[in-house]
Amino acid sequence: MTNRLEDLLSTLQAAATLEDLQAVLESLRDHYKVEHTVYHWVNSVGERYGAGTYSAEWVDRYLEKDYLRMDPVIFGCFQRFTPVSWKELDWSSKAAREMWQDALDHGLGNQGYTIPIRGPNGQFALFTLNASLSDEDWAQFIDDNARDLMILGHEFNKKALEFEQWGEDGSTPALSPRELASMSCLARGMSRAQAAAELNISEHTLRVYIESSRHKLGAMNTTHAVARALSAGIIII
Amino acid sequence: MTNRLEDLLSTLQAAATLEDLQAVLESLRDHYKVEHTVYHWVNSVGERYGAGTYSAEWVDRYLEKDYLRMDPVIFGCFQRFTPVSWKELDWSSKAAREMWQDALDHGLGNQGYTIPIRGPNGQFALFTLNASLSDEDWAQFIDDNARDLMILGHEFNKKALEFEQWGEDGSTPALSPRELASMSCLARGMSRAQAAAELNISEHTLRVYIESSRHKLGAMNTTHAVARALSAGIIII
DNA sequence: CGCGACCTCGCTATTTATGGGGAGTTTTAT
DNA sequence: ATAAAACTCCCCATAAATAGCGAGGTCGCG
Repeated sequence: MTNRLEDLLSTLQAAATLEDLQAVLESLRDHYKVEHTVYHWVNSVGERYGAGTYSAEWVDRYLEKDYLRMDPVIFGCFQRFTPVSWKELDWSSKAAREMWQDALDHGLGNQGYTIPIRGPNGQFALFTLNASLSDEDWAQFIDDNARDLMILGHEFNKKALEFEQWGEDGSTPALSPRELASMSCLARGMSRAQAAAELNISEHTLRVYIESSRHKLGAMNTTHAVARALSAGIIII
Repeated sequence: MTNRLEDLLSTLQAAATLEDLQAVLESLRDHYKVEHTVYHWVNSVGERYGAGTYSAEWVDRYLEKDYLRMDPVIFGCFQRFTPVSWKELDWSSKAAREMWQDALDHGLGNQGYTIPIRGPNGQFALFTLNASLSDEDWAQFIDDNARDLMILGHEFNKKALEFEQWGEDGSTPALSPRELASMSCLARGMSRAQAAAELNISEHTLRVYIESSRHKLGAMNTTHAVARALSAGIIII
């Protein structure tokens, strides 16, 4: 077993292009004898990268129907820490059930297992296996392979991140200490007056810091600046 | 090797109290023959829980000196996805170097390896090994054990979350879809007028969502609400 | 020594956000 | 079926943030 994992990981390490990653997913599918293997990287703005063995029709339909906004897999994984078998998710909403039926009609198997992978800057990716198996067989399969899959998912994500700068330019502008302190106060809910008092400076001086932070961060307003500072990890609430 | 990992994981699975977790960390330290093993956990509000084999003196000093706010390990891991060996971090600032010397004086080894672990609701934990080894030996050690450590770190975090004695209030209030969309627009820098246009609603309706979001999130103002939503991981920029 | 970056303070005017009222329909859940 | 929650709209007055003009001191770097 471990040998196979090592083989898969070496193939992954050797990947040099996005096409190689696609090929890795296909060999994973064949190795685990499942219907589909998928990796996709999600963010709310709509930028995304996906690779996997889903049919082009299903992918198109998924995007067309905007299933991203209702998919219990996305929603569920976003709110949990551990990998999840699809049947554990909440399919109670009507929209979700319709989507599920639609998926089955497009060649997806009845079982799924998705590993949420989180990184800095709100990076969030999903690594998914989809198969047609009985509940028992699927549970056994997961039990046997959960750890390997976690390693694979994380290594895959690491590799995917190497290729492109998903986190935009990657060069987070450096804020001065006072600017960081100002952003931090605002992020913790202080008004300008309170933050100025906290930092023992005049409110006007604080304003100068906020302004300069905004410009450095390329933000439209204070809220935006604080949001960017948080996302960039340069301040922590 | 794998057998040892399985042993460690069974011990971890059997843990029933926080004291057991502490004991697991100690046996991990002994097993890997390192100076220290540490797990610490940060939640969206900034409360922290830590367990590990550091001396009480060092923990006290760390808290007293507020090293949390400057520790390159914390900061570095917060901004990266992959585990990191301490020497790769940025120790250029004077405060960081002083802290490093202080740490050595308090019995820490010269090498460290920290795995950042992220979960829902902005959950963020660090799993750390600290040792006294040459750079080469340490690199070899990491090379040999990186995957096992990742599994261990994630399993440890999973176990720690099960207890949830310190994270009970971590239940982030659920925002409605429109509230989330409003927060998301604001986080991306839109003014209220722009966000209202984006969502095809009146500016007043948008205000209602912002207000209700603020109340649900316990925020003092819009910026605070957006910051909390981001930290909680319920929106992404 | 000058240059730039950082830190500090003040003024005025305009735009925007906030806080308090209310009121109706639709969707979801019990 | 009925209640709860979510979604949508409107007015008014005040508080706060933004944009523009300034000025002067400290510190490190080449």
